[in-house]
Order: sequence, then structure tokens, then C-alpha cells
Amino acid sequence: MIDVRRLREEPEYRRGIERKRVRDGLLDEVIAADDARRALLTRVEDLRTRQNAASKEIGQSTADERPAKIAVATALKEELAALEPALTAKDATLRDLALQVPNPADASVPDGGEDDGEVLRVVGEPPAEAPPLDHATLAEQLGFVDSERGAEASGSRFAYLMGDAVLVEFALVQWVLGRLVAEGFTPVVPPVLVREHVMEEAGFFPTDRNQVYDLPDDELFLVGTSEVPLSALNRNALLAADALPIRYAGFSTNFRREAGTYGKDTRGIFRVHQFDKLEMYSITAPDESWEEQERILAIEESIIGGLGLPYRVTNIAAGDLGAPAAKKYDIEVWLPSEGRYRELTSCSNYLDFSARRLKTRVRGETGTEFVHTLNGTACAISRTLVFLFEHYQQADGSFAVPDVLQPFTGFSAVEARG
RNA sequence: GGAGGGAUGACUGAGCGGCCGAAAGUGCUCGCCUGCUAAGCGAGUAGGGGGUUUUAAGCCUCCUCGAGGGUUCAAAUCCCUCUCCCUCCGCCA
Repeated sequence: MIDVRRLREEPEYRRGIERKRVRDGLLDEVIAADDARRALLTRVEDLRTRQNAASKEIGQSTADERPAKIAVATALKEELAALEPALTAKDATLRDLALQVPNPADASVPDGGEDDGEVLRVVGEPPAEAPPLDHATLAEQLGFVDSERGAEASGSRFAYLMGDAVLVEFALVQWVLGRLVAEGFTPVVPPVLVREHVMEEAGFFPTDRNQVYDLPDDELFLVGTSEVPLSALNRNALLAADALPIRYAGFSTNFRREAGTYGKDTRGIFRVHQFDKLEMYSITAPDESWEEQERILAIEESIIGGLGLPYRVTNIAAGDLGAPAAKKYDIEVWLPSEGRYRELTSCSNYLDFSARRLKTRVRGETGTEFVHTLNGTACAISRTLVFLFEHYQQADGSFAVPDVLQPFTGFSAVEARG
């Protein structure tokens, strides 16, 4: 959630919001709602002051004086009761409007939309020729993925991951998790079913509600990323300054309905309803989040670079940022069968946007402040496998295991099957 | 799933209709004392919103004692619902 006061007072803040996609007039509606709320708040508080004073007097009066004083207090109580529902309504109106406002884009974020991201660097060379098989075909041939049975059992976009591919998955997890632990991240396997308030506070509701699987009988929701339960780990917390930064490496299965993507990426496991992912989640002091974002980006690059995949880093344009992100880097890896770069990981700085809803604060020298939160993909397994299947496919149809994973798989190649 | 007990500030813990935003202790901050350290002495120390001033501080005020509702002139305190924790029984990987 945004800071309404800063919206009112800081032109820069407002400009940052307007660089994103915002409904016309929304910001002025927020300010008007805030004005209306404050005006009423003054009146209600004045009445409450008088009511509190009247009640207090009763306690100190003699029995004779009481009836008259109680009558006065009762009158004030009734007056207040008539006004309070309006205040509650104005609070709700302000909140509903404020929740629709995205976090301002940072000044270092380029203007524009999907095609206007700034490519910061290109690392590694795309291969000169595409491999003979795309990832989906190779995976079926080697017995890594069974999409047909997946669809039968659970519907389209579900797949069985099988055989040596599973060992490669666990090798990825082991390798990446080891690096994250070395970087000071605390490993966490969080709950993947959460209550509604967790979804709300993590910023996924109401905006992305249609992307989330819902278990109505139990009033629980399946998480689309471990960021959701990780954020709940410090909700309503007032942290000591020396407790920061907090770094979590969350491993979880993720569930996404992928509504609105019919017909896109239907082959293989590029886009599936269920996948495992290692996610980085950091909580920092307000003046340290930009540094942390670079740190997370560097870790992501070292993972993708360590796997030998050619990639590029993009500073996503304002209009293409999600609501909570002030700045986001995407790392896109070359996908040979499509002859273009496709997103593999990303990392975002939310600043205090998410912390404001979560009420995660830090006790500083001068008072308390909302912390900053950041997240970044360490390894989205199934999509990483897609790139590995294509880049490590050999001319004879076999699959070579990346060097860094071999200590964990115990084998260096998977032979082609006839 | 069944039966009880509980949730209070950074932490432990008292309060059980008005004198309570809340004893006491711990921790923390400042000062004193002290070869150093430890101990000791004194003072301070919840969060959030609004107003005023507008650098800040200060001052006024409202809300918050797990969450939400209710009773009352007045609720940490009484009632209801929910969530969580603990103990016992059952079941279970």
C-alpha cells in the first residue's frame, strides 16, 4: 500500500505512480477521500473527547450528582453513535481506493511498457544453431516429462516429472540452496496453504485473486510463490535494528491458475500450474534496499552463469512493473527453439509498499519505520529445466548434465533412447 | 475429533467495571559511582492516527491490553464469535 501522505505532499512520489498504469482520476479520488475522512475524524474525535470527560466525571461524583451527569453522557453517546458509522465508511472508502494505487516507479526505471525495458547487459553467446529438438520433445523422448498423463490426471498444464530429470531437479535445489546459505539466507520450507489475510497482506489479493487456487471448504489458498508465506513470517513485527537484514531462502511448490494464458506456451513445462521454486526474500532497513537488490541480482546472475546459460539483464520499464515493485530486473535466457530471450528469473524492490500492509517495522534511532522488502527468484525449477534441456542437448539426442550439478546427480549424461 | 486452561508493552508478569495505557522485574538509553570488567545508585523507556507548530521538539487529542462484535455514562476487566497457544483423551504419517 502506498503512503497517502507522501502522495499529497511529494510531487516526485506522485509522478512515480503516474509513470505506471493508473486509472485516470484515481489519485485525486484518493486525496479527496482522505480529506473527507480527516474532516469527519476531527468531529468524531472532538465528541469522543467530551464523552470521555463526561464519563470520567461520573466516576468521581457523589450518588446525587450522578443521574444528571449520566444523562449528559448518554446524549453525547447517542450523538457519537450517529456519526461513527460514517467514519467507518470513509475509512473503508479511502482504504479501497488506496489499495488500487501502485507503488511509484523509482527514478532509475525507464518510461514505457513491455517493450521499453532497458537491456543493461548481455552475457554469453546464443548458440549459432538451434538444437534439433525443442525442450518438450526432448523431455518426452528421454522420459523426463509426461504431459499427456499429467493432463489426464489433472488437466492441461500439469505434468509428471520423471526419471533422471527428478534427480536433476534435486541437484539444482541442492546446488542453489548451498549457495544461498553461504550468502546468509535462512532456508525455509513454508506452508503452501495460507489464509486469506496472508494473501491480502502479501499484496496478491484482491489484484491477483483470479490467479490463485482456492479451497473454499477450508478457507485456504494455495500459494503461487513462497514469497507469500515468507512475508507472513514477520507480519505485525517491530524488529530491532540489529536484526536486519533478514534473508530467507524459501523452497516451495507453487500453484498458479495461469488464467488468461490460454494458448500461450502450451508445450512442455515452460508454463505449468504447479512447479517448485527456490525464492530469495529479504527484509532490510529502508536505506539498504537498493544495495540489497543489486546483491540479489548478482546472486541470480551467478546461478544462471554457473549453469552456463546465455542471458541478458533488463531494467523493466515503469508501465510493465507489477503494482508493488518500485524497480524490477528480469533475467532472460536465450531459448534456442524460439530464437529469443525468455524470462527465467526476476528480482524486485518493493521498498515499504508491502511492509506497510504487513505492518513490519524496525525500531530506528529516531523512531520506527517500515522495513523494505525484496524478492528474487533463485531457481524456478521447471523453467530452468526447459533451458537446460535445450542448451545441454547433444547432437545424438542425449542430455549432458551441467558441470556444477554433476556432484549432486552422480551422473554426467543421460543417454538418448531409441 | 472430545474436555479443560490461557493470550497484557522488546521480554517475564500483576491487574479482573471508573483512581489503568497498565504494578513489579528483566532488557535498553542517559547520568552518577567505580584501576578495568562485573556489581551498585538515580532518571527515562509501548505503538499508531489526527490537530497545532511546521526542521525538530513540545503541546492537545483519539485509538490500541490476540482479532471482531456486544452490554454500560464508563471495559484489559462482563457477554458472544473467531484465531492462536498449552494440558489431557482419541486418531494418525
